[in-house]
Amino acid sequence: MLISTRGRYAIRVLIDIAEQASNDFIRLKDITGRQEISQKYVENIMTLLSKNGLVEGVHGKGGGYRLTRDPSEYKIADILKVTEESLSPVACLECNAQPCKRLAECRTLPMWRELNDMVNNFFNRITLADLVKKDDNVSYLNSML
Amino acid sequence: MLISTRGRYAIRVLIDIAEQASNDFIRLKDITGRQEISQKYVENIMTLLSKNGLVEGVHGKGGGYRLTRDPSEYKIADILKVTEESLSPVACLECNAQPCKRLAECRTLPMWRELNDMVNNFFNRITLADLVKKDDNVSYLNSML
DNA sequence: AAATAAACCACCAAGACAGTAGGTTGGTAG
DNA sequence: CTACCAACCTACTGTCTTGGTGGTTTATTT
Repeated sequence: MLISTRGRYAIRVLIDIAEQASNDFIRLKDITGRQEISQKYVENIMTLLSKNGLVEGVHGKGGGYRLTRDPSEYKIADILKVTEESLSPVACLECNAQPCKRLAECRTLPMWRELNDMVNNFFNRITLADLVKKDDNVSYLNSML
Repeated sequence: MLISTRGRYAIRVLIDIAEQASNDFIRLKDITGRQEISQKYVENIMTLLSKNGLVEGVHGKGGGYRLTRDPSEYKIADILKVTEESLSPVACLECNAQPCKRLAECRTLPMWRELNDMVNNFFNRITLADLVKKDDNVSYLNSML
């Protein structure tokens, strides 16, 4: 599994906020109600998103969450970088990876690197704006051809 | 993490056997010695590979493991299909996935499907023969351009 | 029969995953 | 000022996967 529910929920929540299309603060309860996911669990995720500046939260009555920038400014890669420990397909490509002794002779490393680049490029090309509901909701697929 | 050590070790072991280039049975002890990985752990993996016909094992003196076909006949996808529970990047695309109620309205599913296809195509295009040591050991990269 | 090597079975520690529970802080409305 | 509300924080939990280890059994060759 490359992407955990944490990452997937994060994306869904951000899409949900983006689709409200008002600059008001949206209550978490409403979001998780619409998305049918656990409010308590998503609370943790929102704290993560808030701390990393992807979202802005306001306490108390009339409070909730709001995007900090335009949906087109959210690359999926940016979101996943926050929620996922690592997006590397294999352990040896992780940031904290101890330099493998067999690196020079490794037959498989080029393959993993190629895959890694492919996945990263994929997530760097897609933004929140590509995923929100609209008439042509496969635009990001077209733009890749 | 998309690919566990189980899958990576499996590929490395198969490459190792392929590179011996003799049709003799290769002792696991020699393989894990060269690859510097745990023999005990790889035992489990070999049983898996053997049961799935990727490799042929023979007990006793003079025994060991042997490939059952030409390296070019081993797609990386075939190997990983055996060792990894799932190659799906997300849970909702797994074989045993309960049909998601929100499928029709899901904004993210097309993206996951696209990613899934991309990864599968990647692993279907590469074979063991592409990974064994040779003069031009980036042939599979070139062939993708 | 002895040596050898795969195969089988059972167990284990650490960590990730997907939550849950309950309390605290800070902002708004009346 | 008080009540309310919603984000925020800390801690805990059960389940599963990962990456092993140990010991025994089965099959083959010498």
